[in-house]
Amino acid sequence: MTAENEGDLPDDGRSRRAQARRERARANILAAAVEVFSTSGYHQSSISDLHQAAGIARGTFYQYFESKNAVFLELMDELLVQLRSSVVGVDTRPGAPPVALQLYQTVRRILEAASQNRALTTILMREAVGLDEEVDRRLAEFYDSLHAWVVLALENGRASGLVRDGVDVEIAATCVIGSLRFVLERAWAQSDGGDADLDLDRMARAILDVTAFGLLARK
Amino acid sequence: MTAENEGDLPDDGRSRRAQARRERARANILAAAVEVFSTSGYHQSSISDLHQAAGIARGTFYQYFESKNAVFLELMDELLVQLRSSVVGVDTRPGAPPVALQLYQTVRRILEAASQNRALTTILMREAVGLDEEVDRRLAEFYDSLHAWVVLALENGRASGLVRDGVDVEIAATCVIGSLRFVLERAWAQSDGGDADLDLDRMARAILDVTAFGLLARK
Amino acid sequence: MTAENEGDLPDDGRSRRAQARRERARANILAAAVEVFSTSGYHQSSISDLHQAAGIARGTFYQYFESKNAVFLELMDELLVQLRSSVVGVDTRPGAPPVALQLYQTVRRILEAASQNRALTTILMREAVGLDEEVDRRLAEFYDSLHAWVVLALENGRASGLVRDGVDVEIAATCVIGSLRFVLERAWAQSDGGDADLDLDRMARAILDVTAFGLLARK
Amino acid sequence: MTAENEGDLPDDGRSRRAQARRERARANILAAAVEVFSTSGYHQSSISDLHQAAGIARGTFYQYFESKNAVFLELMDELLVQLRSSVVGVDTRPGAPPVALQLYQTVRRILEAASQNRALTTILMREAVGLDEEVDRRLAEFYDSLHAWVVLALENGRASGLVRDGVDVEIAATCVIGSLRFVLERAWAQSDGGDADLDLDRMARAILDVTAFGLLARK
DNA sequence: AATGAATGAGCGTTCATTCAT
DNA sequence: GATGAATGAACGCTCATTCAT
Repeated sequence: MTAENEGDLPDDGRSRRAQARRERARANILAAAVEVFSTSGYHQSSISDLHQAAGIARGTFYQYFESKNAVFLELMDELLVQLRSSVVGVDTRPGAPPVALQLYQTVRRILEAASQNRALTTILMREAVGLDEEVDRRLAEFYDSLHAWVVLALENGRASGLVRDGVDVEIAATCVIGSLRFVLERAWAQSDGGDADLDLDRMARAILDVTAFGLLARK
Repeated sequence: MTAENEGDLPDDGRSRRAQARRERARANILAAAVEVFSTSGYHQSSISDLHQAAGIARGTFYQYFESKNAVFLELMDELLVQLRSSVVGVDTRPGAPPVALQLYQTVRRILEAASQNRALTTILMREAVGLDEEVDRRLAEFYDSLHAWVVLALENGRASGLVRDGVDVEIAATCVIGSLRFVLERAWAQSDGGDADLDLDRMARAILDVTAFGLLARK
Repeated sequence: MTAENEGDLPDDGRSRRAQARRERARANILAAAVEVFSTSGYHQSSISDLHQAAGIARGTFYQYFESKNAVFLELMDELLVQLRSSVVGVDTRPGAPPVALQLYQTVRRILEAASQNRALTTILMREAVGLDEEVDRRLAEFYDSLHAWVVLALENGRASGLVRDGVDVEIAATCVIGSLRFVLERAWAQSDGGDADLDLDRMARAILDVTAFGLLARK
Repeated sequence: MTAENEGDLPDDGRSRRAQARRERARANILAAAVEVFSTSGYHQSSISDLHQAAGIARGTFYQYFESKNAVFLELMDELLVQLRSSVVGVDTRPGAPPVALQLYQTVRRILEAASQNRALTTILMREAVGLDEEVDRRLAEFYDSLHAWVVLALENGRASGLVRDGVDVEIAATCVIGSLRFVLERAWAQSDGGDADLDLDRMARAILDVTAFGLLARK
């Protein structure tokens, strides 16, 4: 009854191309939105800013997203997926790399994922909260899952004797995440355009050093 | 200091009373604003909400503040002063309380000051960033001064042998503040109305424990 | 606590004047709206048309009415009140004017009330239906009350032997109202600017003549 | 008559099929439009609603109609043709059915034609006016021709002594049409799903009864 | 002939700000 | 000083219409 049934292969190709066009148009809007949000801030950006930045008409914007918020939600989801995928379990099997190295690599991967999406991550850390229930929910979910992962890692470490006794695991996990987050936030706030890789290495090492060994000297 | 001083003596008394009235009116608006901001969120609040909550006319609002932002700036300043005053130097003179206790008390004071201004602190942590250059500047200033204080404390500790060698002081200080901030944020996000004092004690202890001794077991 | 309590009589006068101003502003908008609606038709009129015709700013319009519909509702209510008040019961007490005269006067009053609000009545007859549930409800209410009044009059007439036997009172009442309405509608549609009073007299007489005596000759 | 006739013979068959397809497509849109208009009301219906209801693409709609109004105009024309065809002259030749019966049948046919197109007739009576000059013109034309027919019938009746003397024929004709119209309107407004045929019979009889014999008792 | 993505004028509405009273 | 009516820029959003495919 539809065109596909009457036509032949070319029709299929046509709709596939149409689909691809749609994807490109969406991606274009999303990319423009990152630019706009990170330049002017989420709250200062209007839908006019978005469609102009994307080089499309006002009405076209609404063919792809129903609101500024929907755009943000999608961007956020993309980022959260990337960040989440940076976090993998610690391999404790014999022959696996040393735990310290694995942890370094995980922290490093998170920092790198964030850095590669710096504009978006900045918005996420600075403006995402309180925008919208859905945004809040997903963000809380993300932090919760991150927190749960750290808690699990600490408990495993405790079981294997790696983590010391008497640690308040819940709060310790929060400290780790809060440290990571704030270190990144400050680094970017002051960013002097230095060697970013060196910075990431330094951050990762320092965060792990502090949280692993603490600040006090041993007698 | 103001125009009122240029009048003659009778005016002085009158202007002093006027000054006091002005202060009361401002305070009234500020108090109403905290209420409104914490109920509806900063971005969702309009000047209409503010003047209505304060029980004054729309135009009257503008006689005391030039914008919603100016109100927020003032509230923020009040809070930052309180938070800053919670932080005092460590007394290392002989006979002073143990350093660990002093640090606990400082952390505790910060948490208490924040808790006593929970509504405002929440807005500060969640919505304040990106509003306005002035807000951003003062907030950055606050974090910078806090950071500088911790750095100084760590360097002093290092000098007296209390803090271990090889710590990246800059980043360590950031971790301490980030931990504190995020612990508070999560605690409030999940707040189950439990015993707040116990919570503050637990938080303060745990944060200090983690940052002081680290997470790893000693051989 | 409010200004009225601190001030004296002038305050009262001030608020009374303010009240009067408000009333004048509303009336101004309503009058402009009648003009606009009757010129361009309800559906073709936008809020822009209304505020421009009233000579006020767009935002000012919203201080008095929440929508185009609200304006229309108010206009319609005014008109319906006038039309309703044209309809009074028949006085059957001894010494009262002849029933025929009373009926003539009632029909005449309705036609006059409609004529004096011709623009509005036209909109009411032509465009009011289906705009809005509230409008529909009130209009139906009006026709229902008019219908009920005619039914009652017919039943009374029946009881006193004035109205003949075997009349389907419900439908007869509908015919009377429908006749009146359509006569008016056509008269205005063709209005050639002739003597309006003569027209009203002719209409009233003819409607009553047809409905009273019917069209057929008696044997 | 159209471009298709300029092709060669094979084209003729092709164009005839094409013509038929076109007709079917138009009919499909018209049918869907009746549905949409009667469900949501004319003013609330958008071209989007129409093309979606017709199961065609947005652009396709414009290949058949240039606007929502054009669709309505066509629907209205169909209806007016049906209504007009319900009205036939009174056969006064010897041996013809009694005039009263003929009139009953005419009124009955009108009511039936309207009932069979209830959705459309409702829109015609309630929303058609003021949409568009063309619509208004044709509607006025229809009422004019109906009116002229009644006037003619009355004048014939007058000539044959059937209609009484002294009737204001113009207004009387308007009363008849207005009665018919308003009786239908109210019947549908209150329609309780009763026996529609009985209703039509009752309406036709009552309208004729009132207009023929009037409401007053004879001495 | 059919499609549906793109368009942008225009809508209703909000709200920070001004200013006469 | 307090008021709140007036303002109009700017917003989010809709939708009739066009046009490349």
